[in-house]
Amino acid sequence: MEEKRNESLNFIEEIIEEDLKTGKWSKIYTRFPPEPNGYLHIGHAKSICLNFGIKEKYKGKCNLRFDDTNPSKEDVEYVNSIMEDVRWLGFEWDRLCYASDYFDQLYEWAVMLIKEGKAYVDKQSPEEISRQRTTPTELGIESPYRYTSPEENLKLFEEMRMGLHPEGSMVLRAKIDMNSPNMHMRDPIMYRIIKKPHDRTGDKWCIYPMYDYAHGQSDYIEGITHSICTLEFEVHRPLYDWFLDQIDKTGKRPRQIEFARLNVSYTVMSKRKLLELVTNKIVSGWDDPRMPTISGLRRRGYTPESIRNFAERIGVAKRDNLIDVGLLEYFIREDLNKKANRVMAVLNPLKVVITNYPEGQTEYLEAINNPEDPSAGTRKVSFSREIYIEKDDFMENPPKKYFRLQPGGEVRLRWAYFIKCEEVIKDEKGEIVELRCTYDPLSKGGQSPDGRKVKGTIHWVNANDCIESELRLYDRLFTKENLDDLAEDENYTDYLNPESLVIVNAKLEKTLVSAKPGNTFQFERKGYFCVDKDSTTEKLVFNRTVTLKDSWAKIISNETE
RNA sequence: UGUCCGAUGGUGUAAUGGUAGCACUGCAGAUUUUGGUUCUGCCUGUCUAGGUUCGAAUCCUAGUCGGACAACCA
Repeated sequence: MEEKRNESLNFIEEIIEEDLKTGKWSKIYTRFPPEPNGYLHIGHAKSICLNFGIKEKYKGKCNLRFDDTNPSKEDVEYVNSIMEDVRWLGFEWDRLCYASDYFDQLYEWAVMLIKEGKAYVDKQSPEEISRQRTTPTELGIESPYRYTSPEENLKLFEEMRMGLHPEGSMVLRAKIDMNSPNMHMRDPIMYRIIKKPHDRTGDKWCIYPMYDYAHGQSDYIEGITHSICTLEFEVHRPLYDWFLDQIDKTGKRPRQIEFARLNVSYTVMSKRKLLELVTNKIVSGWDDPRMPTISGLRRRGYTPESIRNFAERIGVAKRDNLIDVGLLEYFIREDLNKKANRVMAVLNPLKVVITNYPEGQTEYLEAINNPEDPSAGTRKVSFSREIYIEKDDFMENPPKKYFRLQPGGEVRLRWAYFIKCEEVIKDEKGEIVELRCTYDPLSKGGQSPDGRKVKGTIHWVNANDCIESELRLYDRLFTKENLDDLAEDENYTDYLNPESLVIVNAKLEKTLVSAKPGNTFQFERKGYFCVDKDSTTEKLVFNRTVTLKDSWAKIISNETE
């Protein structure tokens, strides 16, 4: 397809096009650099779409790089889930990299800095080092070890590497500027001792580089041209550049560019909070369909296309943002509307007996699978004298403009017949338990035999062969729109939505017996549902991905307000 | 009373000194065998005050508001 012209660029694309134009770079190279200490979420999806999107747009390259510099926090479980999620979103990396692949090189460069007098070993406690850094408004205090000779530092650093010193007893620091207004420049720590085996390097190292030292150098080693990260790293940029200054004299080196992270209303995005939800069993796991994780969204029934469209639409800028979760819902509806076959499911059943329909008779009626996609074809749904309809679809004393079933009223059964309510049967408590209706044999298929108008069309299932299933109705996890906007004495968990998961039993049309985990359907008039992996041969379990828009519900709720 | 970053409808995001546009939301209507989809129309915006300019969302100055930074996390 021809690429659209006059398409506006985001500020990062502008930088890239400028670099291409001036010849600074002829080929663009980006990277997505997660730390394997948690599952990816929709915010990461934004970053993935950005980095891999640039690769595709400018015919460049993009690496997946695990920022695995802290073995005390990281785990292979996360490595695998991250690779799965990136691929599921539809992207393939040019190289699979690990920061740990560069530990030897990083060590050599550190030795070089020590020899040049630009790094030193500090034997003070973490508390002391922190205290000497003071606050941004005051000058810092130099460490008594700041002017140790390179020879002594070399010896000490080698001892650190060999494991001769306990964790926390010393660190390697870059000698930069203790008076910098930027705290990150006040002799930042380059290496610390962690006596833990690493998933990839095993017992080879007991010193590990810090993010600031490892990240830019890793970018440099891989030939990254544009190192895109989130805004909180903006203050790190001088440090990023300082480390690169030490090893690169050519100027051909990566440029760090920061953009605003994604925030979505009614959910949390920090890995720490997400981990809390999992470990405190507030959700069933990282892939709980209420989680904003990629795996959660996938299980919920979101498609990669819908997430990519969402990422495209929200744009990339530097101002803080809070995206309405409704926008995400818009994109999944848009995608599923085209793709999902329609079926009928009754969530809250009310029995209907069609008194003039022959007892014992079953017939099969043709139903269109997807009006938006003729190639989806048709199916046959069974019909008989006894059916179930939705309780909501009958009202004894309806308000104005209610055009579903009512006493003496006529309604169309989707793909079947017009029926008219003749009698309402109640139990001793006055609850409606059954409806007696008559049908018009001439209205088969739902066609009007004489041109008469029937405004309402409702869904139904055949009472004789419908199948039972469990439906998990999900709603937003939190009741507060902006969970970063909390009073001092509040916690985000104060706003957990007690109704974020409601489980109901539903009756489904028989054609669904062959549905498999991952399959998505539109339950007509109810929403999009996908088969969950918890399904068994006895019982199907569905997750509600999202409801359909419901303008009737809106009218009702507006009137009752 | 630090440094850095940011500020355009309800929410996002364009306009790169020259008509403030697009999407979502909301509202109204049309179509409809899903109160779905689709289609049409409408509402709502440049943080404030100065300055530069024929002309400012855009450039300058000051202010206001918001965010990030003081982990041996990334």
